[in-house]
Amino acid sequence: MTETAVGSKSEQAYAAVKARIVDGTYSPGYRLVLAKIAEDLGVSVVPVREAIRRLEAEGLVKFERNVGATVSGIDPTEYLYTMQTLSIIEGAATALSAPLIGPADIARAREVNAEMRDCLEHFDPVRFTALNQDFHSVLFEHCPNPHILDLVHRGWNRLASIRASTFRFVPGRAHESVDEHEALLQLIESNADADTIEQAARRHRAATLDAYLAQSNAGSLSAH
Amino acid sequence: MTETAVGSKSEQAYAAVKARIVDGTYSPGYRLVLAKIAEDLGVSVVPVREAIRRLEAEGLVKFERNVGATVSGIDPTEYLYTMQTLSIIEGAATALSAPLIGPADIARAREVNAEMRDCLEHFDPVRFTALNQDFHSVLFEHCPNPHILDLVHRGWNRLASIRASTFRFVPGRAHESVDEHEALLQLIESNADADTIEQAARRHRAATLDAYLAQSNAGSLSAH
DNA sequence: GAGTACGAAATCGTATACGATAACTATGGC
DNA sequence: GCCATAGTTATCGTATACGATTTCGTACTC
Repeated sequence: MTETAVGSKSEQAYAAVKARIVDGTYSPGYRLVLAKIAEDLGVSVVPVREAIRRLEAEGLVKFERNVGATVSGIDPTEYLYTMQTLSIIEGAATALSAPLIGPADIARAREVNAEMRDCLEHFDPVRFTALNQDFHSVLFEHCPNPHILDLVHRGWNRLASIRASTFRFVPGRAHESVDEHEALLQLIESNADADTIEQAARRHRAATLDAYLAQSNAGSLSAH
Repeated sequence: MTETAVGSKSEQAYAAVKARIVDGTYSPGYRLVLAKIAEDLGVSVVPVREAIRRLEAEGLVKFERNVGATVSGIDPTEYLYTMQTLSIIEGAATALSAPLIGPADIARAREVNAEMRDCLEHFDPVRFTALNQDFHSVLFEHCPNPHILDLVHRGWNRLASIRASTFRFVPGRAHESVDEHEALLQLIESNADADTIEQAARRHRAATLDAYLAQSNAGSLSAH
């Protein structure tokens, strides 16, 4: 998974800025000054500008004319939008992948899920989150539609960016989550029909959103 | 709907190239030469490059290092991917919009649908397609989640680009389509539950895809 | 005649430079 | 002391220039 080929400086800048947004180095609201980033990366501003505009099209960055770029997603509403969208996309991606998921994949997912349970016992939310991504990656990586897969990845990136700054771990929800993971695996193993799997996967994420809403009282999607 | 503000030259280039792709001036496979486009638009290559990279992130353009950009979507498989993705996004968008659609919207949609019937009698597939977009726009424009709405628009753009070059009108499917439109409106009017509306909207597009597949024998999504 | 090597042309990729715009700061009036 | 205004600074936006890479055409060899 290591990106050996550096590619053009434009792509280098794209990858670098994206990575910094996803890992939280640049938090939501962070002001992205072109000249500064260019200097940091040892390139000129042109490729950086290009990279930022690409990230804007992916939703990770907000761009304002003659003002500059900021990392998007600082607004709790954005989180709701992202989670809702991801719930839909993920549900579909999981359902489409299901027929292509083999016993080896299931075993790997169970392994990851077991590690997640360990994280709950030793209270390691950071690792838990990382493993959670691994778990779902196993489910998604066989998705036959690359467009949908791409949308899932974008959603995860936005989520990672938001979480890196406003992370809140809800232990109760986390326990539910690993149980739902196992239920999902059993549905897939038993060749359940696509709709059932889709609904289960969708509710899995929607429940996380609900837990967040219940905790933060951040408002609801319908009241806007 | 006229874009009065020209904005920066970068955005001008973005809008111009996008429009040309969507309306078919630049068909799928068309080679986008930066210098040529820059000259056409009376700007330098830098903003054009930026615009192209943004369009790439939206999926309208394919970019290859040191080679150049081409309009994407020439492959029938791409059409399948796009339709499948759109079916999912549209279904969700329609379901989310439904509670916010008022009698005036319904009336407007019925008006458009009536015109679509006229187009079938006088065999005007081009206008039929344009009205079809209008019809669905009425259903989508109230979608409370801007991310989802954005994905719908992107899907329609890609579709328009593909259709502009490989359009095939299937009269039988078109008749079904207007009937399904009316059925959709009735579901919305009767405050049907979200799942029902979502499934109906999704099947509406999926049926169009099936009709295409049946006619062209272009293969299936599962065989890849 | 087919394949290969070389050279020319086209095109991309990025640095630099400079004008344009917005944000900030300080000064003066009330 | 507060607001308005002018000047300054920081940053963006784009044109131009030039090096790097690919592609295409041509000549040469087998």
